[in-house]
Amino acid sequence: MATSTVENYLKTILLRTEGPDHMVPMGVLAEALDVVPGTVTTMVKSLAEQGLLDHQARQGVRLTDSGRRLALEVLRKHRLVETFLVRTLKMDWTEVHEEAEALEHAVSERVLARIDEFLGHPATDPHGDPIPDANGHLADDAEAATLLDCALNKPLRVTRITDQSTDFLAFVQKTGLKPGTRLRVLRREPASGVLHCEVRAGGEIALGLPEAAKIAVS
Amino acid sequence: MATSTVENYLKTILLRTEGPDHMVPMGVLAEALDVVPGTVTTMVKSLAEQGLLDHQARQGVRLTDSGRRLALEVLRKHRLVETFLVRTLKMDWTEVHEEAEALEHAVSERVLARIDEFLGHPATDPHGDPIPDANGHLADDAEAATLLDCALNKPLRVTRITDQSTDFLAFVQKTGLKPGTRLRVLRREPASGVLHCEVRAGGEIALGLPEAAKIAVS
DNA sequence: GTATTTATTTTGATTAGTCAAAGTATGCTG
DNA sequence: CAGCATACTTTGACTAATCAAAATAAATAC
Repeated sequence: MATSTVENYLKTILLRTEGPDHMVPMGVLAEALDVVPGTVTTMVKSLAEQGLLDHQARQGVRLTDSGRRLALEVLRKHRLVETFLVRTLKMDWTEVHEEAEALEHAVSERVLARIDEFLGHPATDPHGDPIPDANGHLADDAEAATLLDCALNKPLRVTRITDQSTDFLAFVQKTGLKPGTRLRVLRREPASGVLHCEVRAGGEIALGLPEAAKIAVS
Repeated sequence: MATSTVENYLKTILLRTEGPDHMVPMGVLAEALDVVPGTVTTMVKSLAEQGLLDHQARQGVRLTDSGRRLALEVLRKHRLVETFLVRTLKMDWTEVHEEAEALEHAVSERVLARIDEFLGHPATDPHGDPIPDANGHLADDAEAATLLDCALNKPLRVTRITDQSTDFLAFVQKTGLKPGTRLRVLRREPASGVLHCEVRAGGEIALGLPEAAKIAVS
């Protein structure tokens, strides 16, 4: 079995990979994993020797097939556990990310299968993120529209929040922007960097453009 | 937070402590934790420096109050998780011990509180072992009777199986001796080392005396 | 009461993961 | 294209946890 450190490196690389041939830079990993860059270099070399990823010096890393398989397993555990914590144990969806961060490394395949079954094979977690299936197949993002690039004044529904930070989720929770909420974008003001939208059964909300990009809609 | 290694040492010491002033010998710990004796000596010294236990050279170890508190927290997590896996996820009670062994180190207080609530504050786990309460109070064993020292021919009920090994639990499962089962002891044969008992709604079972001592009854 | 066995401790080495700080490419800027 | 900033790698050192094997103490045998 891989250590939780290895699992975290692989999962992070998977989540930071931007396209089929994209290489994730070392700095991004160091930042995301909260270690110094030298540590990432050392670790990545050892993972490359184990055949879990390809490392091009001063370029970055890319998962191999076996690395990707492992990363998807970890991601599946993470997202199923999050869903379980919210749906079954009634925990607050804004705080389950940290819990799942620890549990994803301790949940066996056997337990995971029971959780999946118990939940009725859910397709997405409480943030709207897709859950990889048991064969490691992840539903395509298909670059869903976000508040940044959708049509104005069209009725929309929030499908996904792509930022797990407690602060952002607290804001989302307070303003009611969580997955499922219906809303429409009133106007964008690139000059001031602010976007205004109207939440159905709520008021008008202003948010920054980078923040708007973290809210996917359909 | 304590590492899982530390938690395992403390939990093991708690479970191997036989009385108020009993000191657990190093060899017992080495055996239980599956490490060489030298490792235990080293580790125990460091735990003693952290104030989690007292170590008398060539005598053994005893938990301090803070060590005991921590050990009870871990034991509480272990037993609540076992109960949860059996009651909620419908897992086989003979195989949840290993799963809980991993999960007990990853479950936060917050998650544990939800599990406890969800289960309705259970008093015992699926093996009949008492679950410490949230304040670290463990119901007294009170040296319950076992098949070895109970009255003959009296109708009894199995309350607890005090051996978590897969093999023994498989035997218990197969013969139906699990907690709750009604039975009576027919006879003991010290010479042959065999004990015979009759399971209500089952047949007659023969088992060795050391094995009989692992089945508590009331 | 010396000798032997058994339990424990010590010593020296190893592995995983990490940091600090120095060194080396890469690429941008003027 | 020279100079510099930035990103990355290397080096040496550290901690936690472990083992193998040698040293020591205690208990038991005879």
